[in-house]
Amino acid sequence: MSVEDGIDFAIIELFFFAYRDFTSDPDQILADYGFGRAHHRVLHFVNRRPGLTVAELLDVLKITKQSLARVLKQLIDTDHVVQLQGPRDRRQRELYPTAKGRALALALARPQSRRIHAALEDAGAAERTLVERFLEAMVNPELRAQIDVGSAKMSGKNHGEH
Amino acid sequence: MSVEDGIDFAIIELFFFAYRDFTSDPDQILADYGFGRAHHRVLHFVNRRPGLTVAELLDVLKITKQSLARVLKQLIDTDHVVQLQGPRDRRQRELYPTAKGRALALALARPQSRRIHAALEDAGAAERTLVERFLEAMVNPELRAQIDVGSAKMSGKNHGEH
DNA sequence: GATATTATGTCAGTACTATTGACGTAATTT
DNA sequence: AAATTACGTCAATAGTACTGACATAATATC
Repeated sequence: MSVEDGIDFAIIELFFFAYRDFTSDPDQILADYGFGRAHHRVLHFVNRRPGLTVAELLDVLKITKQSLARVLKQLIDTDHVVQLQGPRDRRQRELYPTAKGRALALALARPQSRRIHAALEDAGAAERTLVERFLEAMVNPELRAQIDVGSAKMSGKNHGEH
Repeated sequence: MSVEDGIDFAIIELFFFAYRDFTSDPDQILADYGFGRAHHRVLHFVNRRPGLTVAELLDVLKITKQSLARVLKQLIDTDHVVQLQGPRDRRQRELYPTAKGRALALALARPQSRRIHAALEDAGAAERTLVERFLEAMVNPELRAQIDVGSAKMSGKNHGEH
């Protein structure tokens, strides 16, 4: 079972290797744009939750406003993301991907998706669900609310919170 | 299914959240030592594969010699890791954890292991195997050799390659 | 034995991602 | 009117990573 001292080193290590290679695919694409992983994360969530505010984005990414600033500015300057004044609260800036931003987000997600499909190749729907449950259970319980991802909550094209 | 444009955004995002929280536990402990995630990774692999050489470590971590230098030096200076001259090739430096290093490695792994166990709480052995297979399949095929982790190859306390 | 090559260490310079703290502005709430 | 909120920005710093260059000792090769 490879458990020494009651510690599950096997999955700890597998998780490290899996994530290392999972992020290596988009990293290569990002390099062509002069972007880094931070840009990817921001673009991903803006694409996935169009209209989310700066504060919401900070909460999801668990970084500070100052860390986000440079990255977001670059994405805006390169026309991947646009800011719109919040309709209810004009202090808020709602973030939306441009067509260019959506295209890049898609290009970055494609190799990752391919890798996932390959890993689940001869797995059935039940096994897929199991992997999803495992990953979700690895997230801090109080933060699972952030994952509306593919749950019943969200059936249309838009997310729930604006 | 939450698949837009044929892209599996659900698992992509879950993987991000899961890894973010998975690394957050040891991060807090590391802060007390003035260490970062890089120290954790080095200490983990030195602990797991005692006697591995600097070159092997660089290959596993996929970083450069210069990046490793500072981190490894700090771990040696703080008596968490020792270097021994290679017995066959005296140019090589074999890396071993000290008792102090093993204790820290264990302390860092404990919350991660707890998180994994909790996530697999009501899963049987078959489901556990499935998760392991999925994570392993996410790793680049040519790099799977690095994972001796818990496979049949390694049954004793030592690793295979020295 | 002279000459590669290898394993490691180190120096200098740079980049990216992140941090904390402080301050400013506009909009909303009390 | 005053406090709070949402956001932006400036300055300073840290951790992790990079490339390139050079040095040393040990091993391998011709």
